[in-house]
Amino acid sequence: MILKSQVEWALHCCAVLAGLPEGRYLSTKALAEFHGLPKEYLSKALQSLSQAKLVESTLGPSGGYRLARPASEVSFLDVVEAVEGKERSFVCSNIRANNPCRPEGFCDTGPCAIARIMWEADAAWRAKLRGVSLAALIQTLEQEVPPALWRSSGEWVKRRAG
Amino acid sequence: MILKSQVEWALHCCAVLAGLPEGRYLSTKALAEFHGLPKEYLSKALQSLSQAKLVESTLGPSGGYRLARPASEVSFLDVVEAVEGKERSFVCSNIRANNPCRPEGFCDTGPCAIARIMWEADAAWRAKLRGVSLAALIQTLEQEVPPALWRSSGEWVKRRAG
DNA sequence: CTAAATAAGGATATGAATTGTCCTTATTTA
DNA sequence: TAAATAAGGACAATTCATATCCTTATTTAG
Repeated sequence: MILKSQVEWALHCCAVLAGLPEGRYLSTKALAEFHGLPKEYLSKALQSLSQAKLVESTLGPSGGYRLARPASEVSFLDVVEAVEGKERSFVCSNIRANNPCRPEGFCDTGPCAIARIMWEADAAWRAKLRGVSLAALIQTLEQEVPPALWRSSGEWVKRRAG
Repeated sequence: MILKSQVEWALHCCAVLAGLPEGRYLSTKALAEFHGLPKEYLSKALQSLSQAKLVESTLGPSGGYRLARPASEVSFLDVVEAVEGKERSFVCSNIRANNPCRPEGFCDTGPCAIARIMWEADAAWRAKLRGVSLAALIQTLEQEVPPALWRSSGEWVKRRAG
Protein backbone atom coordinates (compact mmCIF):
# COMPACT_ATOMS: atom_id res chain seq x y z
CA MET A 1 0.00 0.00 0.00
CA ILE A 2 2.07 2.85 -1.32
CA LEU A 3 0.81 6.32 -2.18
CA LYS A 4 1.37 7.43 -5.76
CA SER A 5 4.50 9.43 -6.38
CA GLN A 6 2.17 12.07 -7.78
CA VAL A 7 1.06 12.76 -4.21
CA GLU A 8 4.60 13.79 -3.33
CA TRP A 9 4.86 15.83 -6.51
CA ALA A 10 1.56 17.60 -5.92
CA LEU A 11 2.50 18.51 -2.35
CA HIS A 12 5.83 19.97 -3.42
CA CYS A 13 4.16 21.88 -6.25
CA CYS A 14 1.57 23.29 -3.88
CA ALA A 15 4.35 24.37 -1.54
CA VAL A 16 5.93 26.30 -4.39
CA LEU A 17 2.62 27.80 -5.53
CA ALA A 18 1.97 28.92 -1.96
CA GLY A 19 5.05 31.14 -2.21
CA LEU A 20 4.03 32.70 -5.51
CA PRO A 21 3.58 36.51 -5.75
CA GLU A 22 -0.05 37.57 -5.73
CA GLY A 23 -1.78 37.21 -9.08
CA ARG A 24 1.05 35.35 -10.81
CA TYR A 25 0.95 31.88 -12.37
CA LEU A 26 3.65 29.22 -12.56
CA SER A 27 3.68 26.83 -15.52
CA THR A 28 3.93 23.05 -15.54
CA LYS A 29 7.25 23.46 -17.33
CA ALA A 30 8.69 25.58 -14.53
CA LEU A 31 7.36 23.26 -11.81
CA ALA A 32 8.78 20.24 -13.62
CA GLU A 33 12.19 21.87 -13.96
CA PHE A 34 12.24 23.01 -10.35
CA HIS A 35 11.56 19.50 -9.09
CA GLY A 36 13.35 17.53 -11.79
CA LEU A 37 10.19 15.74 -12.86
CA PRO A 38 8.77 14.62 -16.24
CA LYS A 39 6.68 17.53 -17.45
CA GLU A 40 3.98 15.52 -19.22
CA TYR A 41 3.29 13.25 -16.30
CA LEU A 42 3.48 15.99 -13.68
CA SER A 43 0.85 17.71 -15.79
CA LYS A 44 -1.59 14.93 -14.88
CA ALA A 45 -1.09 15.60 -11.19
CA LEU A 46 -1.64 19.31 -11.70
CA GLN A 47 -4.78 18.56 -13.67
CA SER A 48 -6.03 16.60 -10.68
CA LEU A 49 -5.43 19.62 -8.45
CA SER A 50 -7.25 21.78 -10.99
CA GLN A 51 -10.22 19.43 -11.16
CA ALA A 52 -10.38 19.46 -7.37
CA LYS A 53 -10.50 23.28 -7.51
CA LEU A 54 -7.39 23.57 -5.37
CA VAL A 55 -5.62 25.54 -8.08
CA GLU A 56 -6.65 27.87 -10.87
CA SER A 57 -5.07 27.83 -14.29
CA THR A 58 -4.73 30.15 -17.22
CA LEU A 59 -3.45 29.63 -20.75
CA GLY A 60 -0.91 31.28 -22.95
CA PRO A 61 2.54 32.73 -22.28
CA SER A 62 2.85 33.60 -18.59
CA GLY A 63 0.09 31.06 -17.98
CA GLY A 64 0.19 28.25 -15.49
CA TYR A 65 -1.22 27.56 -12.06
CA ARG A 66 -1.81 29.34 -8.78
CA LEU A 67 -3.56 28.38 -5.57
CA ALA A 68 -7.30 28.92 -5.70
CA ARG A 69 -7.45 29.66 -1.95
CA PRO A 70 -5.14 31.09 0.71
CA ALA A 71 -2.47 28.59 1.76
CA SER A 72 -4.01 28.51 5.22
CA GLU A 73 -7.21 27.17 3.68
CA VAL A 74 -5.64 24.26 1.81
CA SER A 75 -4.86 21.14 3.81
CA PHE A 76 -2.58 18.22 3.11
CA LEU A 77 -5.70 16.11 2.95
CA ASP A 78 -7.11 18.29 0.17
CA VAL A 79 -4.02 17.68 -1.92
CA VAL A 80 -3.70 13.99 -1.12
CA GLU A 81 -7.34 13.33 -1.91
CA ALA A 82 -7.20 15.34 -5.11
CA VAL A 83 -4.50 13.02 -6.44
CA GLU A 84 -5.18 9.75 -4.66
CA GLY A 85 -8.95 9.92 -4.46
CA LYS A 86 -11.30 10.05 -1.50
CA GLU A 87 -11.86 6.30 -1.29
CA ARG A 88 -10.91 4.61 1.94
CA SER A 89 -7.76 2.50 1.91
CA PHE A 90 -9.56 -0.57 3.23
CA VAL A 91 -12.21 -2.09 0.98
CA CYS A 92 -14.61 -4.52 2.62
CA SER A 93 -15.73 -7.24 0.25
CA ASN A 94 -18.06 -8.56 2.93
CA ILE A 95 -16.69 -12.07 2.97
CA ARG A 96 -18.70 -12.78 6.10
CA ALA A 97 -21.60 -13.25 3.71
CA ASN A 98 -19.92 -16.44 2.48
CA ASN A 99 -20.19 -18.08 5.91
CA PRO A 100 -21.77 -21.47 5.20
CA CYS A 101 -23.68 -21.26 8.48
CA ARG A 102 -25.72 -18.28 7.30
CA PRO A 103 -29.38 -18.99 6.77
CA GLU A 104 -30.79 -18.24 3.30
CA GLY A 105 -31.69 -14.59 2.82
CA PHE A 106 -29.85 -13.46 5.92
CA CYS A 107 -29.35 -9.70 5.84
CA ASP A 108 -26.59 -7.76 7.60
CA THR A 109 -27.69 -4.89 9.79
CA GLY A 110 -24.50 -2.85 9.53
CA PRO A 111 -20.97 -2.84 8.18
CA CYS A 112 -18.55 -5.56 9.24
CA ALA A 113 -16.80 -4.92 12.57
CA ILE A 114 -13.42 -5.49 10.95
CA ALA A 115 -14.15 -2.90 8.29
CA ARG A 116 -15.31 -0.41 10.90
CA ILE A 117 -12.03 -0.70 12.78
CA MET A 118 -9.99 -0.36 9.60
CA TRP A 119 -12.05 2.67 8.62
CA GLU A 120 -11.45 4.27 12.01
CA ALA A 121 -7.73 4.01 11.40
CA ASP A 122 -8.25 5.50 7.96
CA ALA A 123 -10.18 8.36 9.56
CA ALA A 124 -7.32 8.98 12.00
CA TRP A 125 -4.92 9.17 9.06
CA ARG A 126 -7.13 11.66 7.27
CA ALA A 127 -7.68 13.71 10.42
CA LYS A 128 -3.92 14.16 10.78
CA LEU A 129 -3.63 15.30 7.17
CA ARG A 130 -6.62 17.59 7.53
CA GLY A 131 -4.91 19.29 10.45
CA VAL A 132 -1.91 20.50 8.47
CA SER A 133 -2.27 23.40 6.05
CA LEU A 134 0.05 24.53 3.29
CA ALA A 135 0.61 27.67 5.36
CA ALA A 136 1.90 25.56 8.24
CA LEU A 137 4.16 23.72 5.82
CA ILE A 138 5.59 26.96 4.45
CA GLN A 139 6.25 28.17 7.96
CA THR A 140 8.17 25.01 8.78
CA LEU A 141 10.13 25.17 5.55
CA GLU A 142 11.05 28.81 6.06
CA GLN A 143 12.48 27.89 9.44
CA GLU A 144 14.52 24.92 8.32
CA VAL A 145 15.61 25.60 4.77
CA PRO A 146 18.93 27.46 4.77
CA PRO A 147 18.20 31.18 4.20
CA ALA A 148 20.38 31.45 1.10
CA LEU A 149 18.63 28.54 -0.58
CA TRP A 150 15.23 29.81 0.50
CA ARG A 151 15.95 33.19 -1.05
CA SER A 152 17.42 31.90 -4.29
CA SER A 153 14.53 29.49 -4.75
CA GLY A 154 12.07 32.31 -4.22
CA GLU A 155 13.92 34.37 -6.83
CA TRP A 156 13.92 31.48 -9.28
CA VAL A 157 10.18 31.05 -8.92
CA LYS A 158 9.50 34.77 -9.25
CA ARG A 159 11.57 34.91 -12.40
CA ARG A 160 9.67 32.02 -13.94
CA ALA A 161 6.31 33.37 -12.84
CA GLY A 162 6.46 36.19 -15.29
CA MET B 1 -3.80 3.38 -2.33
CA ILE B 2 -5.77 0.27 -1.51
CA LEU B 3 -4.82 -2.40 1.01
CA LYS B 4 -4.48 -5.91 -0.39
CA SER B 5 -7.55 -8.07 -0.12
CA GLN B 6 -5.33 -10.48 1.75
CA VAL B 7 -5.38 -8.05 4.67
CA GLU B 8 -9.13 -8.50 4.93
CA TRP B 9 -8.77 -12.26 4.58
CA ALA B 10 -6.05 -12.46 7.22
CA LEU B 11 -8.09 -10.45 9.71
CA HIS B 12 -11.16 -12.63 9.25
CA CYS B 13 -9.05 -15.78 9.56
CA CYS B 14 -7.46 -14.50 12.76
CA ALA B 15 -10.91 -13.76 14.14
CA VAL B 16 -11.87 -17.37 13.51
CA LEU B 17 -8.63 -18.73 14.93
CA ALA B 18 -9.17 -16.62 18.04
CA GLY B 19 -12.33 -18.62 18.72
CA LEU B 20 -10.66 -21.98 18.29
CA PRO B 21 -10.69 -24.50 21.19
CA GLU B 22 -7.41 -24.65 23.07
CA GLY B 23 -4.78 -26.78 21.35
CA ARG B 24 -6.68 -27.29 18.10
CA TYR B 25 -5.68 -26.29 14.58
CA LEU B 26 -7.81 -25.14 11.67
CA SER B 27 -6.68 -25.89 8.12
CA THR B 28 -6.36 -23.58 5.14
CA LYS B 29 -9.06 -25.66 3.47
CA ALA B 30 -11.53 -25.02 6.28
CA LEU B 31 -10.71 -21.32 6.46
CA ALA B 32 -11.11 -20.99 2.70
CA GLU B 33 -14.47 -22.74 2.78
CA PHE B 34 -15.70 -20.70 5.72
CA HIS B 35 -14.93 -17.43 3.96
CA GLY B 36 -15.58 -18.49 0.38
CA LEU B 37 -12.02 -17.77 -0.71
CA PRO B 38 -9.57 -19.44 -3.12
CA LYS B 39 -7.67 -21.93 -0.99
CA GLU B 40 -4.32 -21.67 -2.78
CA TYR B 41 -4.18 -17.92 -2.63
CA LEU B 42 -5.49 -17.67 0.92
CA SER B 43 -2.63 -20.00 1.78
CA LYS B 44 -0.20 -17.22 0.88
CA ALA B 45 -1.80 -14.88 3.39
CA LEU B 46 -1.64 -17.54 6.09
CA GLN B 47 2.01 -18.15 5.28
CA SER B 48 2.61 -14.45 5.87
CA LEU B 49 0.99 -14.74 9.29
CA SER B 50 3.13 -17.77 10.00
CA GLN B 51 6.35 -16.04 8.96
CA ALA B 52 5.41 -13.13 11.24
CA LYS B 53 5.03 -15.63 14.09
CA LEU B 54 1.43 -14.60 14.67
CA VAL B 55 0.23 -18.15 14.09
CA GLU B 56 1.68 -21.60 14.55
CA SER B 57 1.14 -24.40 12.09
CA THR B 58 1.33 -28.15 12.07
CA LEU B 59 1.18 -30.70 9.29
CA GLY B 60 -0.83 -33.78 8.57
CA PRO B 61 -4.49 -34.65 9.13
CA SER B 62 -5.97 -32.36 11.80
CA GLY B 63 -3.18 -29.98 10.97
CA GLY B 64 -3.56 -26.30 10.20
CA TYR B 65 -3.11 -23.03 12.06
CA ARG B 66 -3.73 -21.59 15.50
CA LEU B 67 -2.83 -18.29 17.12
CA ALA B 68 0.67 -18.21 18.54
CA ARG B 69 -0.34 -15.80 21.31
CA PRO B 70 -3.48 -14.99 23.29
CA ALA B 71 -5.97 -12.96 21.23
CA SER B 72 -5.47 -10.06 23.60
CA GLU B 73 -1.81 -9.97 22.59
CA VAL B 74 -2.36 -9.79 18.84
CA SER B 75 -3.23 -6.39 17.40
CA PHE B 76 -4.78 -5.40 14.11
CA LEU B 77 -1.47 -3.76 13.30
CA ASP B 78 0.34 -7.07 13.75
CA VAL B 79 -1.92 -8.71 11.20
CA VAL B 80 -1.92 -5.81 8.75
CA GLU B 81 1.86 -5.50 8.84
CA ALA B 82 2.33 -9.25 8.47
CA VAL B 83 0.47 -9.16 5.17
CA GLU B 84 1.08 -5.65 3.91
CA GLY B 85 4.58 -5.07 5.22
CA LYS B 86 5.94 -2.57 7.70
CA GLU B 87 6.93 0.03 5.13
CA ARG B 88 5.36 3.45 5.44
CA SER B 89 2.67 4.33 2.92
CA PHE B 90 4.42 7.53 1.85
CA VAL B 91 7.76 7.15 0.14
CA CYS B 92 9.90 10.28 -0.08
CA SER B 93 12.02 10.36 -3.22
CA ASN B 94 13.64 13.57 -2.01
CA ILE B 95 12.80 15.61 -5.07
CA ARG B 96 13.89 18.75 -3.20
CA ALA B 97 17.40 17.62 -4.14
CA ASN B 98 16.57 18.45 -7.76
CA ASN B 99 16.08 22.13 -6.96
CA PRO B 100 18.25 23.95 -9.53
CA CYS B 101 19.09 26.60 -6.92
CA ARG B 102 20.96 24.12 -4.74
CA PRO B 103 24.67 24.66 -4.56
CA GLU B 104 26.90 21.76 -5.59
CA GLY B 105 27.40 19.21 -2.85
CA PHE B 106 24.61 20.60 -0.69
CA CYS B 107 23.65 18.11 1.98
CA ASP B 108 20.28 17.84 3.72
CA THR B 109 20.31 17.87 7.49
CA GLY B 110 17.09 15.91 8.00
CA PRO B 111 14.14 14.36 6.22
CA CYS B 112 11.91 16.54 4.08
CA ALA B 113 9.20 18.43 6.00
CA ILE B 114 6.54 17.07 3.66
CA ALA B 115 7.64 13.51 4.31
CA ARG B 116 7.65 14.10 8.06
CA ILE B 117 4.04 15.24 7.98
CA MET B 118 2.98 12.31 5.82
CA TRP B 119 4.79 9.95 8.15
CA GLU B 120 3.04 11.43 11.18
CA ALA B 121 -0.28 10.61 9.56
CA ASP B 122 0.99 7.13 8.85
CA ALA B 123 1.97 6.80 12.51
CA ALA B 124 -1.52 7.87 13.58
CA TRP B 125 -2.99 5.16 11.34
CA ARG B 126 -0.72 2.54 12.83
CA ALA B 127 -1.39 3.72 16.37
CA LYS B 128 -5.10 3.19 15.85
CA LEU B 129 -4.52 -0.31 14.54
CA ARG B 130 -2.11 -1.08 17.35
CA GLY B 131 -4.79 -0.14 19.85
CA VAL B 132 -7.25 -2.82 18.77
CA SER B 133 -6.63 -6.46 19.67
CA LEU B 134 -8.21 -9.58 18.27
CA ALA B 135 -9.76 -10.06 21.72
CA ALA B 136 -11.51 -6.71 21.40
CA LEU B 137 -12.71 -7.69 17.94
CA ILE B 138 -14.13 -10.98 19.22
CA GLN B 139 -15.92 -9.15 22.00
CA THR B 140 -17.53 -6.79 19.49
CA LEU B 141 -18.49 -9.63 17.18
CA GLU B 142 -20.02 -11.65 20.01
CA GLN B 143 -22.21 -8.67 20.84
CA GLU B 144 -23.42 -7.92 17.35
CA VAL B 145 -23.54 -11.22 15.49
CA PRO B 146 -26.97 -12.84 15.95
CA PRO B 147 -26.65 -15.50 18.67
CA ALA B 148 -27.88 -18.33 16.45
CA LEU B 149 -25.32 -17.56 13.77
CA TRP B 150 -22.59 -17.08 16.35
CA ARG B 151 -23.32 -20.49 17.83
CA SER B 152 -23.62 -22.36 14.55
CA SER B 153 -20.40 -20.80 13.26
CA GLY B 154 -18.62 -21.85 16.44
CA GLU B 155 -19.91 -25.37 15.96
CA TRP B 156 -18.80 -25.43 12.34
CA VAL B 157 -15.30 -24.39 13.31
CA LYS B 158 -15.08 -26.89 16.15
CA ARG B 159 -16.19 -29.66 13.84
CA ARG B 160 -13.53 -28.77 11.27
CA ALA B 161 -10.86 -28.32 13.91
CA GLY B 162 -10.76 -32.01 14.62
C1' DC C 1 -2.99 40.42 -35.97
C1' DT C 2 0.04 36.55 -35.66
C1' DA C 3 2.77 33.29 -33.52
C1' DA C 4 4.25 31.12 -29.47
C1' DA C 5 3.10 29.22 -25.07
C1' DT C 6 0.09 26.99 -22.41
C1' DA C 7 -3.71 23.81 -19.99
C1' DA C 8 -6.59 20.00 -20.91
C1' DG C 9 -7.16 15.66 -22.05
C1' DG C 10 -7.29 11.42 -25.21
C1' DA C 11 -4.59 7.47 -26.80
C1' DT C 12 -1.25 4.39 -26.00
C1' DA C 13 2.94 2.03 -24.26
C1' DT C 14 5.60 0.09 -20.41
C1' DG C 15 6.53 -1.79 -16.09
C1' DA C 16 5.32 -3.29 -11.54
C1' DA C 17 2.24 -5.13 -8.25
C1' DT C 18 -1.71 -7.79 -7.14
C1' DT C 19 -4.36 -11.71 -7.76
C1' DG C 20 -4.73 -16.35 -8.79
C1' DT C 21 -3.42 -21.24 -10.16
C1' DC C 22 -0.60 -25.30 -10.31
C1' DC C 23 2.85 -28.27 -8.83
C1' DT C 24 6.51 -30.38 -5.77
C1' DT C 25 8.40 -31.45 -1.27
C1' DA C 26 8.63 -32.66 3.41
C1' DT C 27 6.12 -33.67 7.46
C1' DT C 28 2.67 -35.32 10.51
C1' DT C 29 -1.04 -37.93 12.01
C1' DA C 30 -4.92 -41.12 11.45
C1' DT D 1 1.28 -46.92 5.18
C1' DA D 2 -1.55 -43.66 3.13
C1' DA D 3 -3.88 -39.42 3.35
C1' DA D 4 -3.79 -34.69 4.70
C1' DT D 5 -1.37 -30.84 5.33
C1' DA D 6 1.97 -26.44 5.32
C1' DA D 7 5.51 -24.39 2.69
C1' DG D 8 6.95 -22.50 -1.12
C1' DG D 9 8.54 -22.21 -6.13
C1' DA D 10 7.02 -21.25 -10.80
C1' DC D 11 4.12 -19.07 -13.62
C1' DA D 12 -0.12 -16.78 -15.80
C1' DA D 13 -3.68 -13.15 -15.82
C1' DT D 14 -5.18 -8.92 -14.49
C1' DT D 15 -4.99 -4.44 -12.76
C1' DC D 16 -2.77 -0.23 -11.72
C1' DA D 17 0.95 3.19 -11.75
C1' DT D 18 4.03 5.42 -14.60
C1' DA D 19 5.28 7.65 -18.69
C1' DT D 20 5.07 9.51 -23.40
C1' DC D 21 2.96 11.47 -27.41
C1' DC D 22 -0.35 13.96 -29.81
C1' DT D 23 -4.38 17.09 -30.69
C1' DT D 24 -7.26 20.97 -29.44
C1' DA D 25 -8.64 25.30 -27.74
C1' DT D 26 -7.23 29.38 -25.47
C1' DT D 27 -4.51 33.19 -24.05
C1' DT D 28 -0.94 36.41 -24.10
C1' DA D 29 3.36 38.53 -25.94
C1' DG D 30 5.30 40.72 -29.56
